[in-house]
Amino acid sequence: MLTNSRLVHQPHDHERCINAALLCAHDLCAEKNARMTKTRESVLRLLWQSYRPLGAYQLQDQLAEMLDKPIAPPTVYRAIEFLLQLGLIHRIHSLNAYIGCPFPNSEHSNLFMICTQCGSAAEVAHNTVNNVLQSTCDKLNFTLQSQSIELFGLCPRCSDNTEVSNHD
Amino acid sequence: MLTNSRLVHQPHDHERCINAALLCAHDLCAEKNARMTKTRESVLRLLWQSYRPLGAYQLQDQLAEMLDKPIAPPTVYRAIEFLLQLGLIHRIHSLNAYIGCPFPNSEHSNLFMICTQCGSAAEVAHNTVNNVLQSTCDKLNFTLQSQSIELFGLCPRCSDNTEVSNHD
DNA sequence: TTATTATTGTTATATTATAACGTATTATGC
DNA sequence: GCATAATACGTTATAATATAACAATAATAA
Repeated sequence: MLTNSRLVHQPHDHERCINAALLCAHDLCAEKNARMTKTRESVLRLLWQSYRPLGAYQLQDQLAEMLDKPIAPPTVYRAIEFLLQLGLIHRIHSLNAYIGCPFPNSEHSNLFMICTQCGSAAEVAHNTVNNVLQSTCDKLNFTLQSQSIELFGLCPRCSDNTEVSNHD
Repeated sequence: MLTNSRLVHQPHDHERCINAALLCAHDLCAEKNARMTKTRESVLRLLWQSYRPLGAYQLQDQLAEMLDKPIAPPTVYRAIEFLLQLGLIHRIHSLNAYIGCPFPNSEHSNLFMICTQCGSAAEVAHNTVNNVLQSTCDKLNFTLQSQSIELFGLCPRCSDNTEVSNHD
């Protein structure tokens, strides 16, 4: 099982995570002859800075502030599109929001645990889950291409202390 | 495993399915002291008539035609909200669309197999899948409340014959 | 350098969803 | 039955999310 659950839910030096993610993203771009522009890197950084998935218009606001100039929706959506295609971020359909992928290098399926209390989202790649889904598809003669799995509930922190409604 | 996969993907008398679903819906309403109005029943019928999930504005058009009067978005969304709450329909997040639930009586989790070719969506409730997900959540100390699982790929019919791009 | 391609800027608009408030309908108690 | 409350629907406006189309700019290749 591959997960960033512990990092998401426990205090740690998140700057290091962000920098590692950005380095990794640059490498991936170099490898694929894609351009990691300032806009794209900024969006990726913003998504990594937040434990919660961010919507396109939240990104627009934060990006405008970060780059100190007005940003229009298409700019944001183009960056999102680019990062999605490289597998550097994921879309959370149920939230219309986006989040940085903690393991963009590995082939994996998207499974997210989304906290209904604090809004955090942790990604999990679990072979057993994938195998069960694959075999279910096989049984029903369904040719699986991709998947979106979004689990809602209380994250470890919010499970332990339901009074705390928030953490950054 | 509970699924309507075979019904979705094989020819059959679908009018009977629809009528059964509407009867069942009326029973459920009676049981819960909820009102199955003309608008709500029409929306449920439209969702059952279609193998593909329908969006709110597709429903708006079809409902206006069915009831032969102009229908505004809030009317549609209210009916959708009502039917969702009773568990008579489900929302497919990745499509912003809705579909009738083939087994509204049973406690079950939503797992959908959505055909990227013909757009059909079949629902599957599989204990093994649910158990694996539950145990994964347990392992990570995540208190599971609900889930949205959407699998994309080729349905049995489209798997067999990729030339056929459509069926009703 | 110049041509070509990729990226971003800009404006407008499409699509999905909800807020707010008034009217009509249905259920309930008397 | 009638008054009342509760529920549902009609209507208008608007919020939130996403994209189309084309012009301007920047990066790369010839």
